[in-house]
Amino acid sequence: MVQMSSENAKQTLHAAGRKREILAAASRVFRRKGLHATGMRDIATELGMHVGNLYYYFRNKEELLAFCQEDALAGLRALVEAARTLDVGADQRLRYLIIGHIELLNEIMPGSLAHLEVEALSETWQPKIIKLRDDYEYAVRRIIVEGVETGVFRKVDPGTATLAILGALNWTVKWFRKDGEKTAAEIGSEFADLLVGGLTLSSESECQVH
Amino acid sequence: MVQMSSENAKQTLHAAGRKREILAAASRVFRRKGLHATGMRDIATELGMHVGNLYYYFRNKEELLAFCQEDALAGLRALVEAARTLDVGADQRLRYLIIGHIELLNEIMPGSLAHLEVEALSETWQPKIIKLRDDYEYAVRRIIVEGVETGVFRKVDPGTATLAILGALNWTVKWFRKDGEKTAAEIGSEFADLLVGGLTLSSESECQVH
DNA sequence: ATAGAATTTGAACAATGGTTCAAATGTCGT
DNA sequence: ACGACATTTGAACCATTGTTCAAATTCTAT
Repeated sequence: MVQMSSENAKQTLHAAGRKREILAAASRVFRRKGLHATGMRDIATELGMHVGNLYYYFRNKEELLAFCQEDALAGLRALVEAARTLDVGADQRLRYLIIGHIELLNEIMPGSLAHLEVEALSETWQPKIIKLRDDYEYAVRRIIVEGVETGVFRKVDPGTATLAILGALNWTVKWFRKDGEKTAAEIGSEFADLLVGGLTLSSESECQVH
Repeated sequence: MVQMSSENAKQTLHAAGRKREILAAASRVFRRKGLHATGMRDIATELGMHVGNLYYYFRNKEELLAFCQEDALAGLRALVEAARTLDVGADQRLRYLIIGHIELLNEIMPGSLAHLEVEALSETWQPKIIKLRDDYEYAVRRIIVEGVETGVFRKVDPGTATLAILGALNWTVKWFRKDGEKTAAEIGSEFADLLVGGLTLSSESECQVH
């Protein structure tokens, strides 16, 4: 209670590392078996530990889930931040984001698919996670708005476009396979061709409609 | 056991109607509370009946789920069939499909979001549902292939393009609201602008819209 | 009206899965 | 080596949930 300088810092560090291990393992099982099909016992087995021990690190299953989602969203947030600081046009910025998003979800942080299951959280965590998700969505939308304002993109509704793009990206976790014939970067590149291409007014006028 | 001409036909009809009611109610609750959060009791309550009664119509929860997914996929199948018989180019055909897909999932058969949860099914049903889903995917892909061959679309990988498009479409069930500011058709139209536009090698005219 | 079938009820069973906790074990500084 | 604290164990508890079934009720045809 008094000695909290170097000793407890070390412990906390160790515990924090262990927490990450657990989160990683949990994510792995989530991806393999599906979110609700995975029990606490499955996660424990994946780590070679006993069920009760998980509760030393997390209050309950929901907190475990929430941390998974928080992690994934933090990664996406960092990505979109990196995209915004690039010294390129909105189209290149969006392309960078698309590829990065797919890589992050499928290769770098596999299992972070948990972030699609916001409904699985109760009132305690949902607001916080939804806030993070909305922040990310908003950051993506700003890129599109920028593109429209600078005349790189057509005059689309940024909100709808954002949701269309993010839908395509998030859906990859449903079918992407590590041993598939294409890497995440390759898929990302093709997605970017399609989605950025759909936004770009390639030569001259197009799709004014309405 | 012998009298099965008109009497039993009537009964079967009634039972079949009841089955549909149950499926509709189940879909409704699935959409409201999430798939795994809904119990048999919730579905029964939604109908004002008792739990055990559900088992008079369905063997178990899984069969209920499987029928939901089968229904949704049958609707999509009919849609893509209609799209293929249209006497228009691949771009208009795809546009028609995109709008119809979003309308079907969000307005005509709300709750059919269950069709995104194939993992929730066991070995008994998964193969059958996956077959139907793959059939639909393949039909969509054929439209894209047609577009590429007729020179309406760029030379894209049809498989990847199909998954990108369907991902965007399916994801709508996560955010579409009936009381939102846009109808499903409007959203579909904007999606079509974006997605068909991304495929089209735009030289000049495009987007006839309906 | 009555038999026979279809449908609904009500309550219970069994298994799963999240959770708790006291005791055992390990770790680290002194 | 000792004591304090962190970590792990093992087993149990308890609520939820899918499921079953015999009895009660409703419906339909004769």
